[in-house]
Amino acid sequence: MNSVNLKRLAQELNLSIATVSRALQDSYEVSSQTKERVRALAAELNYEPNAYASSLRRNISKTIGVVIPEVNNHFFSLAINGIEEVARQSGYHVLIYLTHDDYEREVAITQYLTGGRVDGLLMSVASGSQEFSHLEKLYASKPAIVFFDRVCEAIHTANVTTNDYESGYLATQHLIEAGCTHIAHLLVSGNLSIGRMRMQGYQAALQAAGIAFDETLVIDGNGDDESNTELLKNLLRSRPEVDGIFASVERLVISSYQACQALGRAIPQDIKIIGFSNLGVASLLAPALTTITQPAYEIGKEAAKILLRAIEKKKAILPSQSLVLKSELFQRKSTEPCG
Amino acid sequence: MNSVNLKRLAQELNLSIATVSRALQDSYEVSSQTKERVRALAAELNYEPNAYASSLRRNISKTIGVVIPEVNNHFFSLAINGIEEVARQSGYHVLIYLTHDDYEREVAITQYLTGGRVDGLLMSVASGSQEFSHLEKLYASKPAIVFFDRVCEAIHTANVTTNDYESGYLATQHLIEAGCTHIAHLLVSGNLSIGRMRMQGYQAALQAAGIAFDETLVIDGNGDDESNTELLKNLLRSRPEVDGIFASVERLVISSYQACQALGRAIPQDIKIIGFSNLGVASLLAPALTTITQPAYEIGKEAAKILLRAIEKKKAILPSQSLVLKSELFQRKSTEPCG
DNA sequence: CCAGATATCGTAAACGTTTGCGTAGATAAA
DNA sequence: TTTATCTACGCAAACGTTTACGATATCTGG
Repeated sequence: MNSVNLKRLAQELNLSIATVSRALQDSYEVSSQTKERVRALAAELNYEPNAYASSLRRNISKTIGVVIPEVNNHFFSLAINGIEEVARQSGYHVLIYLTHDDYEREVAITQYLTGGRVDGLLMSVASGSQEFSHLEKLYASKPAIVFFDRVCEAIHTANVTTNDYESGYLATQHLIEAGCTHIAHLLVSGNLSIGRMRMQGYQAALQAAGIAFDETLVIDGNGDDESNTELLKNLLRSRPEVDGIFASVERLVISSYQACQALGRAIPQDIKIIGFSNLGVASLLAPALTTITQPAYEIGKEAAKILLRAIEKKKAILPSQSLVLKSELFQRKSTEPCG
Repeated sequence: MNSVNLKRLAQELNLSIATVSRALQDSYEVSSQTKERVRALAAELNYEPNAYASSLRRNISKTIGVVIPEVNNHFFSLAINGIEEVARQSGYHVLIYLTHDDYEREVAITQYLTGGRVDGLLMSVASGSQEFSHLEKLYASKPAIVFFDRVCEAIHTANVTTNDYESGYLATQHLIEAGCTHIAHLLVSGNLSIGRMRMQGYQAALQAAGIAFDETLVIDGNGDDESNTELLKNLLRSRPEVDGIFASVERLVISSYQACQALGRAIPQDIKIIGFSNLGVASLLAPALTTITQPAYEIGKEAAKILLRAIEKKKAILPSQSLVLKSELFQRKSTEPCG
């Protein structure tokens, strides 16, 4: 209903719509005096081009989509921060979609996005997804896609990830060196590559230390926080020999703390805990939490950069553009050796 | 470039574009057999309508914008969660913009949004904004706006807020009852109504307890976390009599903890701390943090509901639709009376 | 059997922008 | 002078949908 459009400007200036349009694009085909007149009136009337008309005509939306499991999570919110930063600098808009780690929702969302609403897509796939035909369909419908963190290997594109195998290895090794011999591994994405990598690192570190792998110590922590905490309490009760926990996702670290608190297990005396986390307050926890921290902001930034470069150059994204950033281990109280 | 559009469907089915369009909208003007044929082919070819063409024609984008200071903050990320939930259920898309509490960015963003890109807007204004003409311009350009938390009183629309005066009063009273007599107030939005309300509650509680208001104990905590921590360390050093801190935003609570830790001040023995926060791990901090927790998820949900109702009914939003939700005080270790 | 209602479909305009093409006038080159 | 080049602008089509309006055929009641 904002009726200040090119036609309106053209009428008031006694020019054609084409000339007004070109003037606003600073085209060489229009004289500088006319440009000035057009710009002046446009500013006065507070003209803003209709994004939909422009997108329709040019087949370019200047919009990217971000599809992630959740936003109330330091990793993803930091990533969004990085994404938004890069997008804003390049004049792109950011649509956000949350899957809540639910396969059905992910399918519905990718279906929407087939309609050409976005020029490109940044995605971290839902842990509930076991099957990826919806992503292949989406990919076939053209938009550039870059996966970050939770990638989909079936799609031939670039991924931005972290050194997950190494991190899993280091985390486990860290617990072993601190004296742990029965280490539980909590994960959420066993069927995703990210989960498998961390798992393999965990297993390799156990093997290197001569500790037998016990798959009953691997807990799948989907579901909500309360049920996860219950799950952990059950584990700790039934397996009192567990003296270390390696949580591969922030939420599970919190649940671990709560389970220990509820059962009166002292950290780090009885149980040591390390986890993937971007919690800013890790050092303020009781006790301070040893974390493996992913460069979430940089991941978002780099993924967005790769995507936007491809969009602007209209070139396909190659797997060779993939990036692996390094996570960092911050040693704190929760894994301190005692006695 | 996804060339499966209405024309393509029409050609393959020997129908007109109009009929195909109507069939997909389940119009009564097309026979059920034709509808079936159309739907079948659409499904087979994975047809998805072009959102931009549709938006252009109908002057409806099925998109709302969310403009907030930051996303790496539990309050806002929970709010987004609520917003996205409501939007998704109604088939709306969500564009997200971050101001980083910067006035210039907010102006630039509102300028974009004048172009009719969104049907409506949910907004929490930047603390750096002292002047609101950009918002009035935006409002004049038509889209429905609902403010949440950090409202702009100059705009005649609905707001979703919390009982900030009462919360400020209760927080301060809580500290006083715990034995504090020199209470610092850290705030970030002194020129926004939300900041003023909390401030007034703080002052009223002081007065009720017969404590003189000392404006040098009111600290403006804009800027980054490190400089805030420095600011607080300086305060605690120069004013050793300070025995209570009321932080009106999550970030400042963290800085307070860090400042105390750095200076060796024991919480709650030397200083008691209470703060607005949606930190899920508040109870796991050392010591557990007493919080005033806003119903962030519900705020997002309610704000989105008001907005979408107005959009769908094409009715203006009235200030009378405003909502005030209640925050809750969770008493924990950081404000425990001692000795 | 005919007037009118009903069911089903097509034609074409419109949304606001971008852009290939054409053109009038001015200038420069021959 | 004529021809070519350049400048500055307008015309009109196109992007993919939606929708007002019309058209045709079938059906109904009298």
